[in-house]
Amino acid sequence: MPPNKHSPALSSGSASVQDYVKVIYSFTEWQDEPISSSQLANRLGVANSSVSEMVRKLVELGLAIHEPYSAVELSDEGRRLALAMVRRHRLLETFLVQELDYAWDEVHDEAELLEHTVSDTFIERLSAKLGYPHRDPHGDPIPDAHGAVDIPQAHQLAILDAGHTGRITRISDSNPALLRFLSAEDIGLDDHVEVIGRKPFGGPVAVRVGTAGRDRELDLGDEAASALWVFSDKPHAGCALAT
Amino acid sequence: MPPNKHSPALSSGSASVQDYVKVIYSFTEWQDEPISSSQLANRLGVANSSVSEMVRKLVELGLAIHEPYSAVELSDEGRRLALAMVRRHRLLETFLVQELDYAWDEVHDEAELLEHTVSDTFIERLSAKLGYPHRDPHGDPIPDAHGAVDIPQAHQLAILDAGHTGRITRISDSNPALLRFLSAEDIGLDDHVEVIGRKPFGGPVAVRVGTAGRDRELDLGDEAASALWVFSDKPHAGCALAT
DNA sequence: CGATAAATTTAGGCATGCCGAAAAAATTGT
DNA sequence: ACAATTTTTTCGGCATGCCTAAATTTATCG
Repeated sequence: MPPNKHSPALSSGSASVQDYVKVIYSFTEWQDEPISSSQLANRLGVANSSVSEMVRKLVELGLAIHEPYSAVELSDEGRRLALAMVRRHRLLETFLVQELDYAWDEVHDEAELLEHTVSDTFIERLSAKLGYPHRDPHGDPIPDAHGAVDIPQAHQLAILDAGHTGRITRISDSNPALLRFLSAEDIGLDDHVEVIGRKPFGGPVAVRVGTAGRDRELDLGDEAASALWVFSDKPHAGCALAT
Repeated sequence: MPPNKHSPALSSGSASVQDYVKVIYSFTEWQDEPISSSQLANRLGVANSSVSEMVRKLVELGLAIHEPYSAVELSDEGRRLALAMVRRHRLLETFLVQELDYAWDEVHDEAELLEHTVSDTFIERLSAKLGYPHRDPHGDPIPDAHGAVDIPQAHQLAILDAGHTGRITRISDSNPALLRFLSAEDIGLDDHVEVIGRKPFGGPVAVRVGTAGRDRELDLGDEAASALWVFSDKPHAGCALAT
């Protein structure tokens, strides 16, 4: 354990424990199914056997709930730890973009490392300096210091059909190349979007996007359409509503 | 190894390796004797046996030079790594004080952890943002990106005798309580100092210190007098000159 | 010089987290 | 329902870095 000021929630975690808990949490942030062992292993880049071991440990630590051979879920304390880590990650990303001029697609890896290292003091001073932001550069919500988050109601562009209009509220940061593409196309947070037309499901989506009056029409591939989440002006029956 | 952009010098080191190398380097920064095994163990807070093992590893890695039962020294590559770590540490301290309003005595531990985690990109952007500083908040010189440092010529107040005058150029950060005392007494970098009188060696030193016209007289204990380094207006024969 | 003391190294262990291979349980298809 | 496949767990091992205790080497002092 580093000789560092950590909140009660964080004191229970090595960097590995923190990573596991964060991935378990993140899996259910925009969807409800709990994560399976092998999905966890996949996202963490470790072997399945490593996950089995670590999950046992998480249960011992009271951070996770797990019946053998079934999915992994977080306990209340696990969720607290996860939210603290998510807060750290997103505040760090915001800092890197706003203060150190990092590009959109560069911040993730750096934040991933730093989130395990900085103290609570650091995080709270950073939050103050940044003006207590509620959203990171990708539009993901930043939990407050007590773990409260408001998950904006948003849908993936990929599941909306023609006629829908809305505002981009989130851009998944899982694919750096895609982030660079969107940046090059000058598509950003809070841009207006209108779905003009759709090819068969999984195919490209024709949209009109832009800030203020500067709209353009273009076709987005499935990957891009899945990464863009929009706050819909007229919600659509086919969309599961965020809890 | 973290999936991070690291300079060639840094790619050769786990956090432990980095710590060892930094301590070995730091020992000779203001004095010339190389460090012994047990001194290393002391400063790192580990057992002597751990040092023996790790030093063998440093030699294998080409970072250190060591004959059994004698002192430990750095190779050129070891020194490069050490200087990179010192640079990181001091830039981080400067950042914490200037941008996140950390107090003088709070920065050390935080920097100690972060220095192993941040990327080279982070450090260089930080350096730019801070205006390429050459000195950290304690007055310690910050090596440039290529490892060049200029060690200012300075002497511990404790070894100067009556009549000496100079400017405080460095304040050792090894004792947080002392830093708080100096801060409370409003003694800071670049203050003028005059040694008024001395009790027997090791005893208190009477000095006049202050910024601009605001001088005060006070007695400093040996600890304080050893932590303050002054650039002497009239160097004294009894002082070893910094190389 | 030689005995004792101090510093250093070696030897054997422990904890954390990872792995691959093999065993066990769950799921799937017909 | 039951055989084949997939998923998950167990088992033995490995690397890092630390520890204590026991050698071993070096230093010190009468």
